[in-house]
Amino acid sequence: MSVRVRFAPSPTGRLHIGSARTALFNWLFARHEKGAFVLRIEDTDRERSRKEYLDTILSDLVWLGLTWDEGPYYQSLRLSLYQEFARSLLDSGKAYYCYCSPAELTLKKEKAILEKQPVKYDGTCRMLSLKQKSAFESEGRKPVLRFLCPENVKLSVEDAVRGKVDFSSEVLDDFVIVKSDGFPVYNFACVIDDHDLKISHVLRGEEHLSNTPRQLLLYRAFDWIPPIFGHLSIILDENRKKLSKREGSTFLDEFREAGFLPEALLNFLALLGWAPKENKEKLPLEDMIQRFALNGIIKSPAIFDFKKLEWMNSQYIRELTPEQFTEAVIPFLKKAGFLPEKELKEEKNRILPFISLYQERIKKLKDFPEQARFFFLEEIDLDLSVLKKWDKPELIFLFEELLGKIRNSSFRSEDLEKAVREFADLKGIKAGDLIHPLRYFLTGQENSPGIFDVMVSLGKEKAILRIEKGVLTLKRLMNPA
RNA sequence: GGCCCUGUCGUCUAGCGGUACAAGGACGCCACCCUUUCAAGGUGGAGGUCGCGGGUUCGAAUCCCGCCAGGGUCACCA
Repeated sequence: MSVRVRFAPSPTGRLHIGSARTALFNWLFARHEKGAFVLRIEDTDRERSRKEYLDTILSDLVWLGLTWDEGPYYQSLRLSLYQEFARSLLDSGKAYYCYCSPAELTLKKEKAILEKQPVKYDGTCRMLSLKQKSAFESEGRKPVLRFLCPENVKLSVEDAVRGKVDFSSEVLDDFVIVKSDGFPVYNFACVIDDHDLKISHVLRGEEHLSNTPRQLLLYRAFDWIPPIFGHLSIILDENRKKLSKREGSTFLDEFREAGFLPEALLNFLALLGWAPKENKEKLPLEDMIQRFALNGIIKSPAIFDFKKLEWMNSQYIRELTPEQFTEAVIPFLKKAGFLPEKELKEEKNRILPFISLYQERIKKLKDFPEQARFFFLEEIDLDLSVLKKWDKPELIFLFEELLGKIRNSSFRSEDLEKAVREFADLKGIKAGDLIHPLRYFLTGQENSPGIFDVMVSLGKEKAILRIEKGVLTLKRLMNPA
């Protein structure tokens, strides 16, 4: 039997990082088994489904590289399929119309909670007479279709990640399968589609584990063989709670905007809840596909470790070629306003050497414009409280003399370094005593890549101008005229 | 509350009854080295009574039972 898995997001929100992991696992499994990865859009909630969410989910999947072999199938376009099967359940007496209004239902539910009774539908509409029905109809009530839950049934799943899980039908009630607007409810559409699309394995989040018995009941009612289920543990935040919006980074687009590389994100996500036999950390996509196995999936929930993700990202960043790294960084520069929307080829070549200085220094692409602003800004501000460290008169003279040497230098990194070091030797001071203020004059920051490389990248004219300005500012600081 | 899932260093995990597991790796943390700063890199270190309590066994992180803790779920949402 060939492996067919599906990822079935609902377009009621952006792609959650946990959903992305679910998609990854399905995708990896499909690739490993040379099966099919199908995409299905569960858009049966007419109130909350939005086109814009659909668009972001699709583009996020493409960005990640988790492309699908089949679909997307839209549930909203397959209504007749669900109606057909709803009809058959109705005809065989396994489902019935229910006219209870939402208001009546919530009333009953609240009462049940007050009386500490289990909250279950009480079956009011199970045996409605034709007369009662038409009375409700003439009231204008639109019925839902409920599944008639059999009593005392033992249900169990052989879960691919958890092993055998038992349920009893006692906890179940006559659940709704078709809403009053004629749209199917999740549990119903899901079963029909998984069967219709010949899905062999359903890998989904653990929050669906408690839906499984209901779905099992449906499979039984249709006399279908259920797929193999595998429930992936939840991803938790630092507080051991389901990763929530409040924590900041929970949606995929946020990671993209922060400058995480898709390969790094995928690698990190794969390790959150799955471990290859050899316990390796860094696994490029191909290795993951090769090693992926259902029995390596971890049952316990995992806490999202942002620091480790950053580390992983830095590992992938340094594997890029300088050209790739530059290309990757450019959108972030544009966004920061440091580069025009239409950058020129020459411009790219000009900044490439400078950008390369940061390849092993940043964790996220977004770090670059933040750390390297001084390069793109025409003017930089110098903070007096920092300059104070160097308010020694002799330093001014030294710098004025050094400036002369720099002006006459070939302006190559090694030559500049040699000039500064020799000058320091000559004057009997430590090279660092010159380098630190120099760095601050040039960048307005107290740390940066190697300062001689920075000077070269800045260009002779600009570099000298900044040093002159720095010395001047320092001078004014000492003699406020 | 009912039902269900889970429980190895701060975090992700290896481990599946016994060959150095008096628990290994990775991230993070600390120290030192390197060094022009910060990173990176190198070296070393701290950190776990394997949730707790009972069994089973010559032997248990590994098997069984109970407890506890955390999480998920109880919609005309998915």
